[in-house]
Amino acid sequence: MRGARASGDDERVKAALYIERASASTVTRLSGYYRILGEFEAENLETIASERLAERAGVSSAQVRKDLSRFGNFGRRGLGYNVAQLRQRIAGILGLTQHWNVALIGAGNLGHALFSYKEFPKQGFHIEHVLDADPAKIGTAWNGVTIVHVGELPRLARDGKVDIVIVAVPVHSAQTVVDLAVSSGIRAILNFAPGKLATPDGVTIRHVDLSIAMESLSYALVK
Amino acid sequence: MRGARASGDDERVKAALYIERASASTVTRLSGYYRILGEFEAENLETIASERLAERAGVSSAQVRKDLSRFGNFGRRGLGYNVAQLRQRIAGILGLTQHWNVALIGAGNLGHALFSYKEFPKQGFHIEHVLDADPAKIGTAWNGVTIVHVGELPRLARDGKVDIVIVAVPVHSAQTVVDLAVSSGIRAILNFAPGKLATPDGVTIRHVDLSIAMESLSYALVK
DNA sequence: AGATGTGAAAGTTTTCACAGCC
DNA sequence: GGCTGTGAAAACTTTCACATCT
Repeated sequence: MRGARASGDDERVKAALYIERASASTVTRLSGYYRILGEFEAENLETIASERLAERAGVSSAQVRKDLSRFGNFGRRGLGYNVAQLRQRIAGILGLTQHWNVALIGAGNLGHALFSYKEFPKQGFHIEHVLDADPAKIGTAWNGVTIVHVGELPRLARDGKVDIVIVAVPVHSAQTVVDLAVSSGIRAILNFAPGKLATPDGVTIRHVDLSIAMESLSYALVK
Repeated sequence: MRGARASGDDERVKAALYIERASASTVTRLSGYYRILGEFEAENLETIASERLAERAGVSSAQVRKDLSRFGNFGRRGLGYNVAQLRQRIAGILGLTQHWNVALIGAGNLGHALFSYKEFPKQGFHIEHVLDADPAKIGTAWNGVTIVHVGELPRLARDGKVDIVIVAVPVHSAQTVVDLAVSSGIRAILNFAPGKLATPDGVTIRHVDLSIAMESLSYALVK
C-alpha cells in the first residue's frame, strides 16, 4: 500500500493506484454513453449534462456520474461534460481507438451476417480472417477474404494476427473451437453457440445466446 | 393481504399469492438449467443434485436451489431433483411448452441467419412471417415463407398471428419499426439494432447488441 | 446419511442527497 | 444558480450454514 500520500490530490492517486476492473454492467452502460455521445456530437452539442445523457441512455443521472467518475473527473461543475472530449475518453477506456484483428470461425449463415455487419469496422473491429472446417468452403472468398481451415488458427495467432475470435459454429463443435483458440493464446472470445463454455482465467468470453433472449421474452409473455 | 393462513402450508400460500417477476439474471440462469437438464436427460439420468447441475451451469449449488425454490418445491431432500420433471417445470415457467408465432422484420443478412437458426423452432419459436420495406424483396420467399411488406404487421397482429417480433433492420429505421409493432399490440420484441429503443410499459424488449459485446471484449484486452 | 429449502450474512449495485466547485 | 463528484443509505443479489425432510 505504498505511494498513496495523504494529500488531497485524488487525480494523482487515482492514476497511481490500480483501478479495479469495472463490472460488466458498467462497461455495457459505457458503450451506451459512447454511442449517445456520437449522436450529440452529430447534433453539434458542445457540452452535455449527466441528466440529458442519462435520459437517452435510460438510466439515472447519478448512475451516469458514478460510472464516469470511476475513471476520472471528466466533467465541470456547473457546466457538464464536453461531448467530444468525453467521447474520446470513453473510446480510450473501451479500447475503441485501436485496430482490433478479428478472426471469425464458422462460415455459415450467422458467420456471414456477422462478416457483413457494418458497425464492427466503425468501432475498430476488423474481421480479417474467416475460418471453417468444411473443405467445400475453404478456398472460397467473402469480399476478398479467403476462407481458410480452422487448423490455421494457431499459426495466425502466433503471427500476432488475431486479437479476438468470434465463434459462430454449431454447438457440438463450439467447445473444441474455443479450446483451440485458448491454446493458440487468444484472450478474447465472442461466442454465439448456446451454453457456457469452459475457459481458463485470463481469457474473456462473452456469450450471445439467442435462445436465452427469446426465452426471456416468452417468460414475459406467459402470464 | 387476505387469504394467507398462518399454517405451514407454504405450497398453498405460494400458489395463492402473487409471485413477483423473477429478475433477468434468474431467468437467464433458468434457461441455462433448462438446456443442461436436456443434456442430463439424454444421458439417461433420473435424478440430479443441485450440486451437479450447478457445476455444469457454472454457478453455486445454493444459487440453483434459491432459483428453483422461487417457483416451488421441486426437489426431494436426500435425493435431488427429478430430471425430466424439473425440465418440464422450467419449460412451463419459461413458456416453452407453447407455440409462439414470431414475425421477423428485416430480410437482410442478419434476418436470414435468424430465420435459419435451428434452435428457435426447438424451443417453440416459429418464424412464420418475414417482413421488409424493400420492394425488391417483397414477394420472394425463404423456404416457403413469402416476404411481405412491413406495413402488413398491424393486420397480422390483429389476426392474432404474432406473439413476438424480431427487429433486424438498420439502426435508422429501428425505432419506427418498434413503434409500429407497439401500436399493433405486440408485447414482446427482440431487437438487434444498436441503442436503446423507447417502449411503453407492458412491452418487453430485449436487446442483442453486438457492438456492446465486442466493446466489452476490447475493454478486457486493453490493459 | 444425503440433499433440499431458506433465513441470515455478506457482497454488490443503484439511488439519494448534498458539499463543493464553476 | 447549475451541475459534478461522492459518501452514506437503500435495494438487490449471492453465498453461507443449518434445520428439515426423505
